Amino acid sequence: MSQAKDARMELANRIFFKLYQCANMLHKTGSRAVQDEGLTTQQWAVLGALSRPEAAQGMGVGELARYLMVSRQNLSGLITRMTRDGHIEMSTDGRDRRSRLIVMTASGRHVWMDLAQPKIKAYYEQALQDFSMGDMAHTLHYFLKLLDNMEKIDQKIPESEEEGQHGMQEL
Amino acid sequence: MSQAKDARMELANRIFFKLYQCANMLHKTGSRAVQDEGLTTQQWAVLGALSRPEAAQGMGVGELARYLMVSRQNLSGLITRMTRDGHIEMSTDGRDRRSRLIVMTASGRHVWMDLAQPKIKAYYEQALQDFSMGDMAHTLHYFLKLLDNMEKIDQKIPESEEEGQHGMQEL
DNA sequence: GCACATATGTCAACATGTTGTCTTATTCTA
DNA sequence: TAGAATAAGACAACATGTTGACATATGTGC
Repeated sequence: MSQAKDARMELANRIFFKLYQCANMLHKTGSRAVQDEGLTTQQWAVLGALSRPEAAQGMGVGELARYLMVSRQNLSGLITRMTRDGHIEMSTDGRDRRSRLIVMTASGRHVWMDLAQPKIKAYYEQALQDFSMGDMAHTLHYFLKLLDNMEKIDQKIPESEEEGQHGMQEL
Repeated sequence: MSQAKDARMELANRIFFKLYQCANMLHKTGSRAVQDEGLTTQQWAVLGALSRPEAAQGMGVGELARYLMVSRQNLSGLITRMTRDGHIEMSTDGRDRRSRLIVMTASGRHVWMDLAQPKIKAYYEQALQDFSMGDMAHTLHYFLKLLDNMEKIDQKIPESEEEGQHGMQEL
């Protein structure tokens, strides 16, 4: 039993080390792939989120931060730089005037659709070379499962304070 | 055919977005798991690398940077902080006096083995909940494959300049 | 209307990550 | 032995990520 657990931990260790390396490589190679467009991997994630049909009306700051799984303060800097570069704009939500909606500008949409998209497509093709559709489906499945577990870990932490965690039923 | 490609791109998009989210969550929840020991996810990776039998004699700075897949300059900051905290030490390599070997201190080994290891084990158990050994083997396999492709992308970039890329045969 | 929750902004401190440039040793090689 | 390659250190500029704390406006419920 101890041996079985050891083997499990050994595998777990290798998985998480590879995840760490993948994260670094995604950051590095992803940003390089779109650097001619003045983008980074993170900004690409933002534009990807905003270009979804569901986000046609824009997304709130907190909403986008939760979607990307980054902190509001971190997203704030991203927004500043992307606004400076003319990719996005802030508009006020008519329904809830506390909320400010982040929307893509025409320029941002152009950069995203016409310039970045071909680069990203080429990047995906290289990064997923030799992956069959089945491989990709399995990979996605394991990522989803892993992410789900990590989200549970994330929410389990605040056992004492819970000032911002009332939205658990959103899941 | 165009539809097949679209489906492939759609899957690729979801995979990479999940990878991005996983990277953020690993950073956040991993660092939280070992924060009482004064460690972060990255420092945990460093100690993990140095605790391997292969690294019993220590690791060179460039060697460790390649192993972790981070830049030498980034690792430099990590080394400074971990030396400050007493986890690691620099020593000179007798064989190659250009190289400086990074080794764990007794204190670092204690923190790693006795304090951090139980936390990490618990973290792995939660993060890989409901993963069978087969699931884990598959997950690792896809990470390895993805990482391999991203390494190829990384090495393909310098088509004009090649001042530091002569080590391709190391693969 | 008052209290509370929500949505955002802002500032700070810190750790990680990138690239680029310049310097200093040391080793290897033609 | 001269010159090229290698290993590190040091700086700078920049983008990302975290947490904590505090301010402000708006919505909601009793």
